[in-house]
Amino acid sequence: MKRIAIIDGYSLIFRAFYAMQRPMITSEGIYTQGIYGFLNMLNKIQEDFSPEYMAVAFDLKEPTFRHKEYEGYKAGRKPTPPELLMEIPLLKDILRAMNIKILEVPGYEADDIIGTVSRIAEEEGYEPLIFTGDKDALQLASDVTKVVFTKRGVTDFDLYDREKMQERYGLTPSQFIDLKGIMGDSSDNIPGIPGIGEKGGIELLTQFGSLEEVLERSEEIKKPAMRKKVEENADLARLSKHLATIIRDVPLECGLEDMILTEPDYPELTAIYKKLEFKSFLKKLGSKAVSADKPEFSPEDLEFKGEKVVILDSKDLYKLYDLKGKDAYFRMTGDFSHVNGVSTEGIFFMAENAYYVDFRLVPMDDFRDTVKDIGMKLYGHDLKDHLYGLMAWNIGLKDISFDTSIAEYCIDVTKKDYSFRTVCIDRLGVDPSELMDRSSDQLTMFGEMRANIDDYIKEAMLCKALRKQQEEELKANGLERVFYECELPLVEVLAAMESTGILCDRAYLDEFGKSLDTEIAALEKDIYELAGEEFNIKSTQQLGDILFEKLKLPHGKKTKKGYSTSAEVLEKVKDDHPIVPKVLEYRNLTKLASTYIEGMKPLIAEDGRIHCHFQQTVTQTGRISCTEPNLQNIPVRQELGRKIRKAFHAEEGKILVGADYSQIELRVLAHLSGDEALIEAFNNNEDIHRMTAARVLGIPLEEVKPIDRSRAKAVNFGVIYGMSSFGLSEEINVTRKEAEAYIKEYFNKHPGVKAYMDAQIALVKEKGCSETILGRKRRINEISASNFMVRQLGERLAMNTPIQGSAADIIKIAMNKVYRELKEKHPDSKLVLQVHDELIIEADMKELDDIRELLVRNMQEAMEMKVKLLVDLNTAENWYDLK
DNA sequence: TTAAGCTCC
DNA sequence: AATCTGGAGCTTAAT
Repeated sequence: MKRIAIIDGYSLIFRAFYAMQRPMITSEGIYTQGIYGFLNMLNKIQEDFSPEYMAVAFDLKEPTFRHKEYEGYKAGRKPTPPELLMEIPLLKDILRAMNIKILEVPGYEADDIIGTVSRIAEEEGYEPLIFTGDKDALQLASDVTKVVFTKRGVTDFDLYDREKMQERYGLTPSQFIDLKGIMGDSSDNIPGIPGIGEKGGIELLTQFGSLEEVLERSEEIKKPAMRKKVEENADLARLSKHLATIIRDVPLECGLEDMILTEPDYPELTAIYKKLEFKSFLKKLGSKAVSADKPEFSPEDLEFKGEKVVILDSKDLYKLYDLKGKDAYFRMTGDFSHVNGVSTEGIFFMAENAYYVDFRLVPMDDFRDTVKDIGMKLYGHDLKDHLYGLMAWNIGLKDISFDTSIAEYCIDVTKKDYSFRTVCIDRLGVDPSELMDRSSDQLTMFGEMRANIDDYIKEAMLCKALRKQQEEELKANGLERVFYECELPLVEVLAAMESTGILCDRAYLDEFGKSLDTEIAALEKDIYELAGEEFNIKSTQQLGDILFEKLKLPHGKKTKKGYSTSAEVLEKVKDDHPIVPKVLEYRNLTKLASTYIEGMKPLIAEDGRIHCHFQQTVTQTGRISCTEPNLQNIPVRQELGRKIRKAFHAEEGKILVGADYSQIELRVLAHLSGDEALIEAFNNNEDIHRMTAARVLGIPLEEVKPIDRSRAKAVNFGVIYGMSSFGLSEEINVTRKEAEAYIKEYFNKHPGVKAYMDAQIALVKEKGCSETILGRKRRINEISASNFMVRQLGERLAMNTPIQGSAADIIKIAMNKVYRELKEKHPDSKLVLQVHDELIIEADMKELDDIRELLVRNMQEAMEMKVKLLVDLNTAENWYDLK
């Protein structure tokens, strides 16, 4: 039997829209979450039911006949959010591109169209499948027609036919109409008989069979109250049934044969997916997307006219001299593990000609000697990894002219993926993996290279095309400074920091871990005893049950699945039961043991050092992030956790020098806002929190009590983050009113800050972007959201991003300067860590004084500002003592 | 894979 | 009327 899927378009996109947890917005500000969810459902429908025919029905905006008959109809429906409304025309474009029939008939509901199509389909011997989220459609079910509801999420279905309905409701599909006539439907504003609901309705229909019979023989109704309701509302019931009845003879202008599924219009579909930034769907289209696309880049562009040079012998290395003075694409091949050591296979360069040096045949020393005097510039994608590979062999090729992953990040920091593949798909409409051969990179048994140099050549040409586009965009968007002065030079710095790594004492961690394990075991025993049973303390659900059900402790807020057991909540009930402090301590210790001890140990490389990864294309603000392991969140606040830092130390003959910016974000705020009070406070070397307290409270500095200072500190942080009076009151334990007054007074005393914040919000509203001191940009679409909460988030981002981002700019500039001065004058001292406002150098003991001086100087002079940048400096053998 | 929890600036 | 501090990464449990 031919299957026909009939879809209620509006109903499904509505469901999809709300099923999505977070809003989806393209960089152009188009909302796409409804469409995205709808397409997922569509995929699922095709996978699960493989229909040969398909149609999607929509209501048209004009009033339908029903509105004329009864004007309350549909009035009870929640208004559609404008974001979703905007998505509908786009969805229709996609359906058209997919060659899926769209059904719209003026004056009729989608339901009616669906009812009509399903009737015709049934008559012609098809198997209709109706997809909707609206229970009304149940009346259309029959032995052949199935009604499929979308369940929670977007790709779960619930299938009804006549039999299943009988089972679930004890009603036939047509009785379902009678039921609605009796019970009504508030979402469609069908009144029904007031006072009778689903239960009563089913009861009546079971006895009488239909609404007409109920009304006819109402005297037979046993319950007097119910009889009265029925008799008084007979007309309303008739109208309700009429309203609930789906019309099944809508005049359609097309037949079922127009609904047959055919191949999509790939060029069109690709174009729309691109506009909507639907990566996963584009990926699914695969080569069809590529070939059908009107590409910015055509396969002919991959034609390489230069010479291919494969170097398999040291005596041929001289050929590389051709590269002198050139700007060459560059990449390494091999494995750049930060734990198991680097194994390089080869290196590839391409300018006019292409070169591949195979390190399995050419000794690294020979190569190093050769390239030493070849001055050339290098460009490529994700060059940090490739430089890391070079640095492992001490090869001094580092003059970077362009990096297409970094450029892409500068152009749009909001992307999740900056891989070569993704950037190529986004910019060129080409999936590189489909162009590549990739099979032939092998050495034959005679040592003859059947290099797939051709693949690298293609890669280079794609990269070159990316670069060309990006260069223009960097220029057009005012991003040249942040890219060329800040991010690009930083690539080498980060590669070097990763390559250097930091010594980590495994024996110390082992020892520490052992003592923690003993304590954890004891705590575990105590907790089981206090709970009266054994359970998994690490499971928040089980712990919640024990604390709040079994032990009846007062619970705070709830999470989606049960009680919150966060430290914040537990802290409040710490004194109510001895188990609570034990749990807190248990959490404390297991966190250290698992994340910072067990998690760290396997990441120590053979050289005894940890070579973490500094990620340059992750954060939305321009900060660096750190992974495998994250050395930017090693404990420091609590003494016990801080001891982890003793594991990180300098090697023999060296010493750690650490410097951190004092209050860099507030200083940045002072500079950006030009607020006189703030600037003056910093330039007079005041304690900024004390000063804030004094100003806001209107008291002399010396009268500021510790509590005043700590509150002022919270306010200062709040200002940076855009905190509300509610948040502040929670934080500093005062009433909301007091917090509000405090904030108001803060802005009164700092009019420059107030004006700056307002200006930032206005700027983002106008331009859609916030901007840092160096011109780094972040798109903030949230600011124009219709959802209050999302919009408020947008405003906070507008205020915070320039501050956090400018601070990031400043320390990056400092890193560039420090790195280059060290490289030139003190090659035995190296930058090893960056922790947002802090730099750590492993310094040659003999050069200590110079290092201390240059570190402070470069950090302070990183940026010319309206306030001084102050730096605190420390020196110690290990990280723990660096305080 | 996601949520909850915790660590850092 | 709502809402309620920005930026990260890692581990565990539960789906």
